[in-house]
Amino acid sequence: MKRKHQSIDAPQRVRMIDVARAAGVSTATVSRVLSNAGTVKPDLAERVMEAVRRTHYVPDSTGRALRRQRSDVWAVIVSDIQNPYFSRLVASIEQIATANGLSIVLCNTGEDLDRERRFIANAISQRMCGVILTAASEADENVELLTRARIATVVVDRRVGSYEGDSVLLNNVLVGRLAANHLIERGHQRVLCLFGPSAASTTFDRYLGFQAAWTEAHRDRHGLQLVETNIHAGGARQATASALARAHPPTAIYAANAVLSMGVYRAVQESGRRMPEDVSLIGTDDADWTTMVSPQVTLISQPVEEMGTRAASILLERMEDPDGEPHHVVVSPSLIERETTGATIAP
Amino acid sequence: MKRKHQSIDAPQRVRMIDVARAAGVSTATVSRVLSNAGTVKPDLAERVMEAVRRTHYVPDSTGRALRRQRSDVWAVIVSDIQNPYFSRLVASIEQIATANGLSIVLCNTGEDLDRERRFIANAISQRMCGVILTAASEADENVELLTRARIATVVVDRRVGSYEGDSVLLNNVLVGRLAANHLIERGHQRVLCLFGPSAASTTFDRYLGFQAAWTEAHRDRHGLQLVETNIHAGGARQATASALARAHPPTAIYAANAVLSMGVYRAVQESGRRMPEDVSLIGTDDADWTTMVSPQVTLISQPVEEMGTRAASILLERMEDPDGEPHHVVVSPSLIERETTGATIAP
DNA sequence: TTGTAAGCGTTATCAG
DNA sequence: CTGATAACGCTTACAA
Repeated sequence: MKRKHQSIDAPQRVRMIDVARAAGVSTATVSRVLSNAGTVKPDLAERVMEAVRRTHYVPDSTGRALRRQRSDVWAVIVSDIQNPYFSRLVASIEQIATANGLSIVLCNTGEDLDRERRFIANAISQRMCGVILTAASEADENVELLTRARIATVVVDRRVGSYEGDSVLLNNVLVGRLAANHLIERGHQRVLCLFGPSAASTTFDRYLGFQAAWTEAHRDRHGLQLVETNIHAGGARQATASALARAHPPTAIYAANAVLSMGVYRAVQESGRRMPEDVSLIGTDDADWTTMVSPQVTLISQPVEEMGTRAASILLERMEDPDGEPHHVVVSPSLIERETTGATIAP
Repeated sequence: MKRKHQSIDAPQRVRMIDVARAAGVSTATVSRVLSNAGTVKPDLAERVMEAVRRTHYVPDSTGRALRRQRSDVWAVIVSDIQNPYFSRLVASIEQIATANGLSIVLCNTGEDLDRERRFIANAISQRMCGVILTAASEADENVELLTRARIATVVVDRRVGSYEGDSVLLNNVLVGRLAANHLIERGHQRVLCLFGPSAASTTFDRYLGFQAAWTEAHRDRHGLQLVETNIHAGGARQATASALARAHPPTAIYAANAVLSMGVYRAVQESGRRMPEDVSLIGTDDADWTTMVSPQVTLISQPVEEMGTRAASILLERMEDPDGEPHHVVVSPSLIERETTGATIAP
């Protein structure tokens, strides 16, 4: 019996030593062949490859990871995998990871800082070679852990406090500006703006951008009603309903995230108002429903796949060169004009 | 210098031996404390825990995985993470995995058998402790690999050839029956049925169920127009448009999967027909758009979260007891009646 | 160019 | 109940 502590019936796995024996070489040679060291004579290398095939050898990543002090795995930490934005992000990252022989472990924080911390501890414990993080808050203590552990990291979607490493962010100020300008151009004077919880940097920047554009256009700031609601569509629905019921209802509504957009659309439909004749709507983020409904939703769209792809590419680079200059990519949103906003309204 | 092959500036990680020294015990004792072996005297254990805290020790999973011959990771293999059905499935599995101290690596096959095989090889290579698989085809060669490697496996959503292990499936015959009976009860005689590629067991069973119910109700089989389209919504759109343009158009349409449902809905809207007055529609799978549109879509719904939860629980069990009786869970779909099907039509 | 052998950090056997 | 120690499978410095 060659190996101890092995139960009798468990089929023994083929190890590198078995391949080595089958090929009549040492494990060092097998290892060199498999990792393309290129320092092995062609005929020997071929003999090894032949033995690999004959024995159905599958390298054991756990041994490899221990020896190399890192495993070929990325952690992708997002706040809600069910949000289409994040599933598209994850899908685009996964594609690049897989193409480079890496696996990704999916971590769903649900915006919970404590879960985030545990996922990061886990990434460190498993000696993962990279992390892509959409942080649950601006607090930087969690991402600090990664920096200290010297794990290649790219922050995506949300800014993190004093973090200075690689990041791929959306120009969220521009998101707000695009929305504001579109409505301003069409003559709107009374606008309801709905934002999500302001903990996220995305929310705050959109708010900033909208307000800046409004002010620059010399619009009366009293015409702007800014509401911060919770992340559920219900809040937006209610806020919209009560705003529409007032004496001087808004002529346009801006919903600063995907969930809010659904709530607002529903509320407007329920109120019996027509879009865009009675009230205009600008939403945020592509989603199936925005083109299935009638009228289709005018919205601000993010280049999600691009963000995922850029983040993954940067992470690959960073793994090669841990101490290079950090990349700070900022991508731009775009306005997709459809049917919930229309012609210029009377002043 | 205690450790070789270590670059000068890389901060040394705290190992178990460091904790052991800090607590004045052996690594064996530290290990026992951390794995709750319970065979350590309380005061000693407390001393160890104190040392763990003081040194900020984080166990190294790679060493652990090598020694234990398995890592605390599940692979979840799905065909399309962007499909809400799968993101919900993954989310529910992830929840249970995380609660049990396990990570999940996400594998996106895009229905590609070769990618599936590579993901499975990777699961074996990484000595993952479990796999949840929504197979890309009925062919069983890939899942065979898992069985041979003695990795706990649960097959979800689609049947796999001769596989006899644990599975969590939807009663897809019932899916077809529910749809058919709903339409039959309302007096429909001419129905257009759209199915996806028949490679998937889900498609075929739905087809079987629909047809069985139709026959049992003694409906003329010529009233049934069965069309198999590709997975893209475009195909469904076209098939619907041409069917509606005929002399005797169908009075109802059944779309057997989520993508098809979108295509059909669009095509009906474009044709100017009203639902349900001119034509009824039964779709498949919950999705945001189905309740955002007007009229809202009557559809067959799957208990996705239940499927994920059951699969994960079974996998946990199987890890404990590799040779127990396989579980074969079959969950039932339900009809959600909304607005695209209506009152009985004249015969 | 190839082989030898020393670890990587952990767990589990065995002896005390 | 605790400690010493031998693996786990792989990579790589060093020797030949």
